[in-house]
Amino acid sequence: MTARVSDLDAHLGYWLRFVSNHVSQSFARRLQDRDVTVAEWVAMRRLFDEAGVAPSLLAERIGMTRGAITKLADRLIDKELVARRPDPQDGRAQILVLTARGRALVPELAALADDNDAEFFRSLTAQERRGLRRLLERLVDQNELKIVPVD
Amino acid sequence: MTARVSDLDAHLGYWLRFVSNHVSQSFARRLQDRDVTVAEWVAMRRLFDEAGVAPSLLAERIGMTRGAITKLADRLIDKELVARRPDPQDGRAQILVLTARGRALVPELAALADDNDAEFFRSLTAQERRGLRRLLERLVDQNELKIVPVD
DNA sequence: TATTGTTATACTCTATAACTATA
DNA sequence: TATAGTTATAGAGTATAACAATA
Repeated sequence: MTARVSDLDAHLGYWLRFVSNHVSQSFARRLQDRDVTVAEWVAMRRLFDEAGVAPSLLAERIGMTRGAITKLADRLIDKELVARRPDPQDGRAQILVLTARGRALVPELAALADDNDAEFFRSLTAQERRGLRRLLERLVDQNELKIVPVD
Repeated sequence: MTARVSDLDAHLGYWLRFVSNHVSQSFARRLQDRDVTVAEWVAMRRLFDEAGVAPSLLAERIGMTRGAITKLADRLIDKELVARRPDPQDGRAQILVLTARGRALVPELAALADDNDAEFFRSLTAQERRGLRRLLERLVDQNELKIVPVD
């Protein structure tokens, strides 16, 4: 009876993290030309669908804390991709909206996301890609993964 | 012809990142009780197999820059889990080794990694787990993913 | 009192590059 | 001159908590 100490690569979590980090880093490099980070892309894509989102709601949607959203929004405002407006109905509240420049940029960034995904997963068949997606979605469901910024 | 702007969840990279982040965060929480981060665990697990590794080699093995390894080693040394020794053969070189405490801790951390993986992927059948692993390994091979710290 | 958003602090990780000491 | 390692700086992300303004 030897005490077994499992290898790093014995865990699915290890492989998932390894592959995921490479996909994200590859995407981040593509976004770098447009001076946008992955987190900024996610926020912008959300604001593209739903114009005028409160920072606290955006935080909930993309799983960041409110403090983190403030910093992220500050950066996007510096780049003139997003604007902050007072909420007419609630004196405490703010509303985040894409600027014209920001809105025009989203389709370009979406194309970069498409390219990145297509290139990275090109070696899988359509069936394998569907299978992988279903598996990941099941893991999300069955582990009850929620986007919950602890705040 | 409408210009299609793909959704965030249209990409496999999105799901991979979402699931991977949850697995890693869950593991990080388990490690927190032992005051160890995921990156620290990876370094310690490497040093467990291969006693006396040069920082530059460790950097290569786990995909961090040399500067990052120095900082990580500093933290582990503060916690008395790792020691730094001069290389007798090369006056410039250093060697990193686990302390007795560090060595004793590795099997406990490995057990936490096992638990985390088992819990997270419990809803998959053994066959699905094998399939997922094979798919991830194929993506690593076919995208020629290497552990390369740009330095 | 509770909520909205900001601000501040601190820590991890990453990246880049300058620096030292040895080779 | 090249290499090993450290050090410094900066940016991004996370977490926590305090705070002002408003509800």
